[in-house]
Amino acid sequence: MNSPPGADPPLLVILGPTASGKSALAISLSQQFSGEIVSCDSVALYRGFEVGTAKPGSAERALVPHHLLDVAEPGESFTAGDYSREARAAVADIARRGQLPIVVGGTGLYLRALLEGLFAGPQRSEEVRERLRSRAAERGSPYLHKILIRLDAAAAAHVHPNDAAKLIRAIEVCLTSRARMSDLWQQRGRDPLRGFRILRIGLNPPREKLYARINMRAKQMFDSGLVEETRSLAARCPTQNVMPLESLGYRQAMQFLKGELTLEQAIAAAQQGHRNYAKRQMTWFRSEPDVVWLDGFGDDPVIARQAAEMVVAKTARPTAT
RNA sequence: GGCGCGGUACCCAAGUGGUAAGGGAGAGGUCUGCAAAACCUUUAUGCGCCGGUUCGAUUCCGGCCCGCGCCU
Repeated sequence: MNSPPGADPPLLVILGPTASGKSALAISLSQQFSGEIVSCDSVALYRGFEVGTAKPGSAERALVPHHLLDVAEPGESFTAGDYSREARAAVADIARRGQLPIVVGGTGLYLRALLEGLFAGPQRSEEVRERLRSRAAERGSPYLHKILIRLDAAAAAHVHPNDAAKLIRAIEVCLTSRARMSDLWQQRGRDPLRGFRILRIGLNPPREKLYARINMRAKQMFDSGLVEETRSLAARCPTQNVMPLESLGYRQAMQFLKGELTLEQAIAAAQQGHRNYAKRQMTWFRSEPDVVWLDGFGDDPVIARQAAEMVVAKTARPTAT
């Protein structure tokens, strides 16, 4: 039976670039509307990655319950699919208890995986990937593109010959499912999250101010022990290929530890990386549907009040006369 | 004051007597399970200034200005 849209519980999504004040806004709204926070951050979900991710500390977590933080070990692989499943479970659980789920999103793909769902294709196959990776190393990624054209010309048209990562995934899907990826896509599509009234609030501070804040914050991370944190994480997982150690800040701290960069250079590189990342996040989020954009920082009281008004408008249950 | 080297886009930088590589930044974009990743597009009628030689000069010549180094 079709329940009227008003019957669905609300789901609040706060999205925006790094350092735009998403967390602060989320906490403020959580307190006003008895919410619980579901983090949507591909690095903060790893245990031990604290200062480099600006992860909410014990004070924040005492104020408001947080989910999807510290759910994976650094050496573990955790994908968008894993995120989608766990985040959906968390959101459903929060709503079931009558609380307001608040998704705080910086990782565009993960947010899409949660809300729109992923392509229902096969999961990763490390064997296939390993083979393709070495093939790409020998003959260049355009060679993979030629393989994909043979397997699935329609899919190949969507991927640039230099984009090894996406070529590998497309070929992997074709090989492990023994079908054309484009056909599978046509048949199955995505599996969107249902049963919620979703309100998306986007934070879009002025670019110059955002960059200034990013510079300050990236520097502060180094001042607050990012290098030490990186050193101990690297020691704890001696195996190579620890994905999150490749991420912003940690990568540069590693380069400093290996003597490839001076501390000053590492800080400058981290700042640069965060600025570039913020820009990419904005281009991703611009195409996110139905976002109500607020042109400021989430910790600005004016912005916080506007956001709160929106939540009130959206979550007000239609009165049954 | 003399000698030497250098002055190319926001930054670094290659280069040629025939109409300005590359990298970074900035901006825009792609993204269907590695996404804080990966990939793509784009940016100098202009080469310190003024003259000269030449069909043609950023490139050769002269002068000037600026920077760096050395000498007196």
